[in-house]
Amino acid sequence: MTIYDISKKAGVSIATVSRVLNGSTNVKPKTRKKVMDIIEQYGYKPNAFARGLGLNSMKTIGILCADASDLYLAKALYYIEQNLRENGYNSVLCCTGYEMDSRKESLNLLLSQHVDSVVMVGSNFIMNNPEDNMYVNDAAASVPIMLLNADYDCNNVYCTLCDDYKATQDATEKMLNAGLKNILYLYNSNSYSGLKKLAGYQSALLSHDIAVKKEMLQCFKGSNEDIDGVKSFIEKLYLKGVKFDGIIASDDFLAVGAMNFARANKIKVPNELQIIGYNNSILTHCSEPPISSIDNRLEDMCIQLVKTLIGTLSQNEMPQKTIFSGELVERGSTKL
Amino acid sequence: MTIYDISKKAGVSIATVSRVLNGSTNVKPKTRKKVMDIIEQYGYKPNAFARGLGLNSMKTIGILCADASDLYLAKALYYIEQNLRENGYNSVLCCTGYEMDSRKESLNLLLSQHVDSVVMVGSNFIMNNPEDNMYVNDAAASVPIMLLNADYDCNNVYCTLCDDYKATQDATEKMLNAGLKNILYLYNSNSYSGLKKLAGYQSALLSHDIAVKKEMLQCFKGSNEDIDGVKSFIEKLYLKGVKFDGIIASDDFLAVGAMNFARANKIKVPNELQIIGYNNSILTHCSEPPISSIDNRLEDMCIQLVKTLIGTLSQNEMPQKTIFSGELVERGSTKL
DNA sequence: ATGAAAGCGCTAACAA
DNA sequence: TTGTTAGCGCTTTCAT
Repeated sequence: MTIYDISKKAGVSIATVSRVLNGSTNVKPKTRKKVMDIIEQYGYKPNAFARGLGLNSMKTIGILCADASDLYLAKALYYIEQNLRENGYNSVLCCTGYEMDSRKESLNLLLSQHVDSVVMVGSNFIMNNPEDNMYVNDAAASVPIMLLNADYDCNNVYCTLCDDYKATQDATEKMLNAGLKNILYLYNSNSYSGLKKLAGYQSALLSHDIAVKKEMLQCFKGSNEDIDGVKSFIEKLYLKGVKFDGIIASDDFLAVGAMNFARANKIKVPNELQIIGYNNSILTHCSEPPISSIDNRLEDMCIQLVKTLIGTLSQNEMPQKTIFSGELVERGSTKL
Repeated sequence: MTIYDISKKAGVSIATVSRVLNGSTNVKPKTRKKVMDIIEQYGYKPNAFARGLGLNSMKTIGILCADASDLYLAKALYYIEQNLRENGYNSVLCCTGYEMDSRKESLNLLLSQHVDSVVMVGSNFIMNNPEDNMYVNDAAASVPIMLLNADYDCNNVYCTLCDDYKATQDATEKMLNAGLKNILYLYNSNSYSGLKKLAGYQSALLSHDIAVKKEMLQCFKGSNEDIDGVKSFIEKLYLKGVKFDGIIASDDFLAVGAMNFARANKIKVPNELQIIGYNNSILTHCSEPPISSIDNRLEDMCIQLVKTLIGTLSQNEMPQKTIFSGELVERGSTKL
């Protein structure tokens, strides 16, 4: 069923059908109705390729994301896809994994599909080495690039992020003000936002004149599903004699591992050990007590990102950077 | 940059360029190299629309899924997208939510995009009322439909699923054999697989000559993030005097709620209460003891689904139904 | 208000 | 081995 079939059946030209389809005003109401009826009757749907060919846009946004099964990224994906669709855009998903080459390849794939824009979900798309980020510049030359949770200065690149630095700094400060002396910083990623969080932690310590001890910065290298691994990781530190009365984790799953460690070693939370996670995910509700966590307002960020994207595609001047502030949600794992 | 530009610069016809692009053998190596060089030099990428127009396929699969932020569905999405891309297909994601109308609308949207096939992820796309499923039949008239975790008889519809009936039956039997008398079945969905699980539970009871009591079948109506809600839900039953020494939950988050309930009420797990979840997700590792859970081999299912899909698209005759068997992963929440 | 026709970039059948 | 050309289904001028 094509526009030709419809035009024949309705006894008009294809141009008229096209006008009806695209809501042009220059159609006699009677003609419009006649065409509409035929369209409905045959359930005709215009061919998106042909339309795309002419307009050179298929109203499609490419979404790049390292791992759609990650709790946090999956949520982001969900919000973004919803918002895009409400604005009449489709989403092509591309999970890249965490390797550089795969990221570039996926990006090229999306660009060759003539997506109208690419959204990169997650801080891991921006590295520390400027050279490694040139692929973003290249892509931005052809379509607007939207970054969620990453900060990158480049023309045609728009960033929506949470001030992880400040959020972590605040949380650390609260722990210090509550009298904690040895706060362990537990992280698992050297991504941009990972480093920001770390910096926030360090800044809080320094402003309280506390030296940052190396043994208090611990990077867990395992997978983000391996809660048992996290537990043994902390246990090893503990047995080695590292003392800590507070833990700030860069992700909730690390915090859960910390909770499990505490329980296994009969360390009372929050009396002997206070724990703060990050992302405020469902994992915070699985332990007893429930885990305090930093909420970085993912949904708000996603909504804003799509707004900026739609604005940009409509040729409006949009802000290159939108920064939200995170917020500590206090639960039973802390006493601040 | 189009195929015409390339052909001019290379001094050949567009047909030759097209042949090089599509790896046709009928090109002199020298010519091929000449064309390739120009292509590389100018970074030319063929226009996917134009290609799609001609072939009426854009090598794109539509993925329908109620909620990409659901732990289980997100994982499925991840596996499927990966496998599809390895086979040269792109994935257009469409999160439908749990409402019927939205499902149909999303499906139509995908079909109008001329996707080569639609994958429906999750049992909630098939309802009990046959009329409600006609939209699947309609869609199957134009492209092959792949169902993950659902069973539906229709031409051009291919199902990949886990035998939830048997898995739940086995788990229930194990509990009965371990001497449990009052096993609560906790669920939250009347989807196809939800009902299968329920039936498996009932069958196990019956084969042990135990009547199925209505109060032992409890449906939690809240969101799948609301672990606290689950806890209070069970607590209410408990306070009402409902006695149970085992719980089979149709999803891990329900099992976590049950664990939290038990801890709050000083009920010892597994000595006084044994708990089994479903999906074997990361949530099983968050509690102490860790939660036994039924693993329905999601990754295997997804791999198989994509295999069947690719086979079907290549005009091979493929099985309409592939059934895996689930398996109980025993952890500390049971003593079987 | 409507129709005719050009063109979007590519593939594939047919010719040479 | 290579070139020519007719579509693919739609949008959009330009006539009428």
